[in-house]
Parts: sequence; structure tokens; C-alpha cells
Amino acid sequence: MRINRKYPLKMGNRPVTAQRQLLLSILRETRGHLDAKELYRKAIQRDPHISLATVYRNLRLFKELGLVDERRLDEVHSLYELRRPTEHYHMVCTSCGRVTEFTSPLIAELSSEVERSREFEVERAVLHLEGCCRKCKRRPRGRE
Amino acid sequence: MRINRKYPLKMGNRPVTAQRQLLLSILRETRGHLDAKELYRKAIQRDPHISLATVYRNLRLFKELGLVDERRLDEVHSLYELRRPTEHYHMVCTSCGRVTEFTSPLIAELSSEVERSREFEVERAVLHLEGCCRKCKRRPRGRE
DNA sequence: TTAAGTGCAAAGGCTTTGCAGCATA
DNA sequence: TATGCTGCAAAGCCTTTGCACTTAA
Repeated sequence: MRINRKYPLKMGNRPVTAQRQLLLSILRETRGHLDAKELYRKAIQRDPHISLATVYRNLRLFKELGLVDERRLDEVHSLYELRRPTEHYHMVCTSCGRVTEFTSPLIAELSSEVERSREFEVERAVLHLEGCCRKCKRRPRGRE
Repeated sequence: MRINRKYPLKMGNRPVTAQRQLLLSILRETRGHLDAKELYRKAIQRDPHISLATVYRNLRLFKELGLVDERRLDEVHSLYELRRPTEHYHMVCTSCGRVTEFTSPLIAELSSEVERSREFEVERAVLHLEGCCRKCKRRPRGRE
């Protein structure tokens, strides 16, 4: 006879509950750039009973499992996004708020330089660039 | 009240009150790496009546005047430090919490590269490196 | 007198936690 | 049964704000 598992999937040794599936789906679909409250707002549309506590608890779990990265881009909000194979960083437009991504080999180079010259073993570079995006440079007025 | 004296100094068009002098002195003496509560704790030793609200209000003012930079180095705390002529960034040891500073021309180089290739006008690079400091590499045990 | 700064306490906003109920293995 | 997840509400923490009072100009 076959084992009837309600939770067919595992993350680490933890079950993937319906709530976790939902949250991961949303993160996948939006390709990140969501804070906890936005994630909650989107989640509640598909599961009206899900709670904000569940969102926070699972975001923390996802982080611990290395599935999700948290990025603090301003004073208040953290953005959460699924970890992807290629490391990337964000540019934040201080005029319209748009968040876009970039990568550069100079970041690894910087880490190496610091490791060499400062004897500091770099585990992670926390970085984003603030400035003015292409669209706002053309039309230098407020937010959208 | 305690201040029975004119305000001989001005910051912008704002008077430098006794509280503001005190806060700036502490920031100068500690060369930054203080969060708001630590600043408050140090301040209250010299002026037992100063309030946390005054600390926050003045930190915000100092930021607006460009005297002080705020750095978020972890999930919770912001560090405040007097702005100095040379731009610098921080290395944070994830083992002992020690904060040290570094600079590198690669950061300006990175900004230029992004400006060129992504048509994004960089106003500010928000950066710190997390990792393991020299001392903890030698003695890889917990916090101090 | 008027505009601005301060202290105190209360309120905000985001995040975590305690607890009871449920589901899974 | 034992473990762990969830929803709800309450609590925590950092920060801001309302208000009355004081100070400097």
C-alpha cells in the first residue's frame, strides 16, 4: 500500500504547507521586490484566512533555509525575494521608487581587495545603489 | 529650565542648543558606530534630563543638515556618525559584532559602470561587508 | 510676543510571541 | 500521541508625534 502524504514536499525537513506553497508562489511570480505587508495583501486574495504572523514566520523560515533573501532598501521596508543562482543587487530610484537589478564583477573584486588588504573574510556584500532611473532622468517630476 | 544662555552657534539657521552640542560631542568622541539608544545612554550620563525624543529629533535634523549619516548595518539598528570628508564604508563582523571602516576606489568605479551601462544616475552607494574579522579568524569562538 | 526646542507620555508601524486548536506522521 | 503549523490577539521594539512649557530674539 502506498503512503498517503498530505504534504508531499519538504523544505529541509519541514513540510511545505498550503500557506508556504502560496507564499513561495507569490514570491516566484513577482520575482521579489515585495515587502511583508504586500506579500500578505497578495496572499490574502487567494487565502482569506492566512495571517500576517504566518507570513512573517515563514519569511523567516525561508531565510533560514536560504530560499529567500531579505533586502533592506530604505529606512522602513525589507524586500523579500527568492534566491536565484546568480547574485544580484538593486538600484532604487529615489524619485519614483522603482527597483531594478544589476550585477557587476566589481563587487567580487571589491570583496577580494578588502579580504587581502584588511584581513577580513567577506561572507556577504550588502549593497544597493540609490539614484535616478532612466525614466525619471527624462521626465524629472515626482512619483509616476 | 537649565539653558540660561544665548545660542552662540548656528547650524544652518538653527540654534545649537545645549542638547545638540552634547549629542554632537558624543558623536564626535565616539567616531560614530552608535545607535540611537546608545547615544541616548551616553547623553543621559551628562544631562540626566535629556529625552529620547530629543535624541531622535536631533538625529533627524543632523541628517537633514548633512552633518550625520545614518547606516543600517543589521536588521534592527541604525548607526549614526558625523559625516567626514572622506567617504567610507563598514565591515561588520558577524561573529563579534565589531564594526570597522574601509574605503576603496572600486566603489566609485562600480557606480560609474552602472551609470554607463544601465543609464542610472547614482547618487549614493549603500554598502557594507559582512564577514569575519581578523581577531575572530584567529579565535573562532562566539562574541568576545 | 512669536517661533522654535524640549520633556513627557502616548501613539504608530513593523515584527515577534503566547496560546489554543488542528493536522500530520 | 507527539510534533509542528496556523490564526488570533497581545506584546515588543524602535521611532514619531501631540501637548504644554520654556527659551531666545
